[in-house]
Amino acid sequence: MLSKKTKYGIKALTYLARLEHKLPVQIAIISESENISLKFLERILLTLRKNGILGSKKGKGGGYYLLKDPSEIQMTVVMRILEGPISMVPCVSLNFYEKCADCPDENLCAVHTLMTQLRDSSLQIFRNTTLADLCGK
Amino acid sequence: MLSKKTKYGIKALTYLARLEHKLPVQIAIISESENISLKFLERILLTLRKNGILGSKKGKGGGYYLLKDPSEIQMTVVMRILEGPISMVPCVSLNFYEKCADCPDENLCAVHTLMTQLRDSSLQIFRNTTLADLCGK
DNA sequence: CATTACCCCACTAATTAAGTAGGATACGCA
DNA sequence: TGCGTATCCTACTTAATTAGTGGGGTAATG
Repeated sequence: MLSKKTKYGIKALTYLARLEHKLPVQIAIISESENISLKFLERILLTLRKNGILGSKKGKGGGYYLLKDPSEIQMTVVMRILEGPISMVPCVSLNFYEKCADCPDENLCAVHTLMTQLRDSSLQIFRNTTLADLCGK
Repeated sequence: MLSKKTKYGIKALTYLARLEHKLPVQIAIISESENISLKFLERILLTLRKNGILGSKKGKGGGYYLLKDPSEIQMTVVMRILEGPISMVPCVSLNFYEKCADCPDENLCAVHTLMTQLRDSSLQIFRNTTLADLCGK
């Protein structure tokens, strides 16, 4: 299952990407428009900022804004920040690899084989999709 | 993340598929060979039996066995039984569809768009992969 | 009829998800 | 300089799920 965190994060990003301007938008505005709990969204946007996707401005006229053009924001990056590894098992993960304790030989492991295929196709989709693609722009 | 339940289930199925014979195999044998907790595996094999993948026999010489040829067991079926919906969000699921409470229009939803693509590619992999493919036979 | 091996329910511990609460910090403007 | 605005950040809570464990029941075999 996709976590609400990721779901809300993607929705917030597309909200920003659909705007004509690049001015900061308050959390409260996004929260209302997209029906997301304000405090929860606050945390999500914070992690997106800490990971270089969003910029922020404090005080009056402040808020969050995209740091790059939507067409330059790959979904692989967003997914890894919000949801974690693309792979469904650590022994197949490119960025978070970990050997299975119970598995003597990965090459003979059916789960490994299947999950490698799945990871590859997921990666291909996430790599070929940018925020711009999801906005219908 | 893939649940251990699914992981163990697939490993147990491939164990059975790799055998030459079709005689019943005791849970304890599979449990030891594949390093899976016996009681946990018991429950997993039970659900696979209830869903028509495995047959079982009680008493001496009893155990579990595949009901079909490995080449006729699609991974879509196995995954849905053990892991649940293929889709990562209910609003994209074919078999377990549910509308999002917060989303006014699915066609404009970025999450919906992205997750539909992901579901399609996952489905394609699971449909084109049978137990036989995972055994290296 | 005793042994074997699956059947099945109930319980538990650990982890994660999804928020909530409340204050600290920084910015802009008068 | 001081007030209001809006992000920053830590800690807490609640519910659900995962990964088991325990223990007795049932059916088949010899």
